Amino acid sequence: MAQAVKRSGRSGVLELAVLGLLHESPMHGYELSKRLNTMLGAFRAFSYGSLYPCLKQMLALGHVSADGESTGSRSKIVYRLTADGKEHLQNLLGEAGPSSWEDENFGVHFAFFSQTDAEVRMRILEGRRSRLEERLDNVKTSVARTRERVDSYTLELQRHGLESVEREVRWLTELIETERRADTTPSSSTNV
Amino acid sequence: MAQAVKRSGRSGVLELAVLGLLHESPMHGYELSKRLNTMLGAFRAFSYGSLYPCLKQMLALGHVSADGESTGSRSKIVYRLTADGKEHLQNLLGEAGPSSWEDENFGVHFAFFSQTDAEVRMRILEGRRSRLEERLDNVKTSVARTRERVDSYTLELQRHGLESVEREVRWLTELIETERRADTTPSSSTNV
DNA sequence: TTGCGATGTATCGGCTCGATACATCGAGGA
DNA sequence: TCCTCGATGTATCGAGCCGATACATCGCAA
Repeated sequence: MAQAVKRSGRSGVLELAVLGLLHESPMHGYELSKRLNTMLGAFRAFSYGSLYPCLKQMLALGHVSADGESTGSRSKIVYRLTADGKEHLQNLLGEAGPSSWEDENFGVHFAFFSQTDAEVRMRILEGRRSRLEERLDNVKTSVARTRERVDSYTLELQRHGLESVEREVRWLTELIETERRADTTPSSSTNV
Repeated sequence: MAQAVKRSGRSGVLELAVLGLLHESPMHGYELSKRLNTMLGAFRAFSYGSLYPCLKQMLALGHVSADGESTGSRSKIVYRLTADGKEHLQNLLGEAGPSSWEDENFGVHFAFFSQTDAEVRMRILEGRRSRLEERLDNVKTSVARTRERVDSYTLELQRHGLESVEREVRWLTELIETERRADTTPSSSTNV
């Protein structure tokens, strides 16, 4: 049902990331790449093998326009957000479904939270947290079922893994608390 | 140079993981999948879309053999390690190059540390740590360069990301210390 | 001046995921 | 008793993304 909107070319979160960055200012691919990977830091990295095809596709879709700006004889292609692209960005920013909770996607959505509605932020944060808690449960029960004869390295790996996830859950909980406080605070109704 | 040994079919760490598990006892795909994802816990998960093609390829290469064991009329395929597979496993366990330090691979190598030489363990742990410290440096400097106008969410994301990586570095350091102590300890030369 | 590292665009092979399909089995409820 | 539902079990396909690689220019330092 809902026939799942076949995505034709490359896309995913990269699309959101590029559109979100271009919303701030026009850029060429190389700078886009650096800004992206600085922004997401240790969370995730995109390679040129993803970025350039993505730009190409978005150009074809009319979400960005390309200005060839040649400094000297050096070829540079500056990408700029179009009106269509801006609209598409708004749609992507509004998405708060399960895909935005996945490991690979969550970081990107989070990175653009300042451009997102408080309601959407909350849904994504809580969705992410449930996702992690669910995973925690699964791993814990399956680990408990096979407690016998597991060597110390495997055990240590499981322990560290669980601790990492628990740590992220705590982080999310703090963020959610902060959001809630900011939401119900009497101060004002303006943006973050 | 060294002409890079073109890998024909699917492989990677999954191969190591499957071989390593089959070394303990014969199993069919479904159980392999569950054991794998329990073992690696929150670190990483493999899907059937990777597992079954991998088994197929390893069967073709003669690293495993398949016994069709039908309980009732239910189809089950029990995979068993062959002599060739055992040899290949030893090669894979001995690998301690950069690929074993990557995010996706490290967990699997670690999970089978009890079947690995102390020397190899040490190289992988230290390699992983350098890898993370290198990433830490990169992110820190590039973040420092663009300190101006970064919204609070991006900042928080970067902070959390750095903290996670630093935490893993500390974990690795403890493990390395433990290994070193076990190595130079006068008690015995037996396993961990 | 030579060479290296950063800037810049681009592609290709290959791995892996997520969704999906199909089939059987055991258990619990109507 | 039948029927549905969840676990077990094998398998494939489309699509996204990475890593390596290639090529070219620029500026700086030895």
